[in-house]
Amino acid sequence: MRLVTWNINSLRLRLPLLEKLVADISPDVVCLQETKVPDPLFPSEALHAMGFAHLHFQGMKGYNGVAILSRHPLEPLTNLPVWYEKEDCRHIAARVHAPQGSVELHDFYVPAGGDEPDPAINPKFAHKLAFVEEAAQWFAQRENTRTIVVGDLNIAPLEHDVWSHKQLLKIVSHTPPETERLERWRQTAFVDAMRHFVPADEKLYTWWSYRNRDWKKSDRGRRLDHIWVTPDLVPELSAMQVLRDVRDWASPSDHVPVVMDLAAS
DNA sequence: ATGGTGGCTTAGCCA
Repeated sequence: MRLVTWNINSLRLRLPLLEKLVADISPDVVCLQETKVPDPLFPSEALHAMGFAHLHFQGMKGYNGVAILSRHPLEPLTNLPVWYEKEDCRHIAARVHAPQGSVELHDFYVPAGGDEPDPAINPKFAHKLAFVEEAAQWFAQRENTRTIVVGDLNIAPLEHDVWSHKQLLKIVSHTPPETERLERWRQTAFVDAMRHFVPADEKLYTWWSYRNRDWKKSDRGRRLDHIWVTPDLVPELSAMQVLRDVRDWASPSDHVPVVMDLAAS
């Protein structure tokens, strides 16, 4: 099974890019974040035409929004928590019935958290910290088997997940309160599947700001997008790619797709 | 220290 996670930053605007991605690497399942499309306007027909017979999505006007596109049948998970008492389309999940066995797939868009890393004066940062804590508590109190968590988690946890550890320690996405909470969430049940393939002392990014004339030259990236799997799936991990080239496509998202291949062990 | 760019709800948020 070939799985992709991608913060597409407007699904409707970047449908042609998704089409090219699908033509290039033919994924079986695609998890999107920041679709920015209300459900009645979701482009189901165009996605069916790309080969995704099974769609699960939750969007709203203007912001946020998550979607799972699949060639294999999806069984949506209902009764998911309402994080931080906000119905703001940041999490969906489904059981994916792949031929080599089913997996439970969670697609997250964690709040970015604003600029000021102080929960006392920045409600967005308070929201972000609480969201991650609630997610950790929820996964801690349930059975997690053959489960995958993906998405834009908006936190770069490791030193080499950012271009400069020292310079970003006080920058939202890499502050200790965030990275510690994210690690606690992951450790409830998961292995960092991207770092399964790339050693922790090698730089690895999935996002480069729009506010940089030449993203490639400055290469001031961060690893904000993640794929976690439960240990029972580790033997099935067969390959991982961060599709850096997509950052140079016409009208790109500021995030690039991450691809994970899982094979029956 | 500041401002840099992009998308949506076309003005001001949000990232």
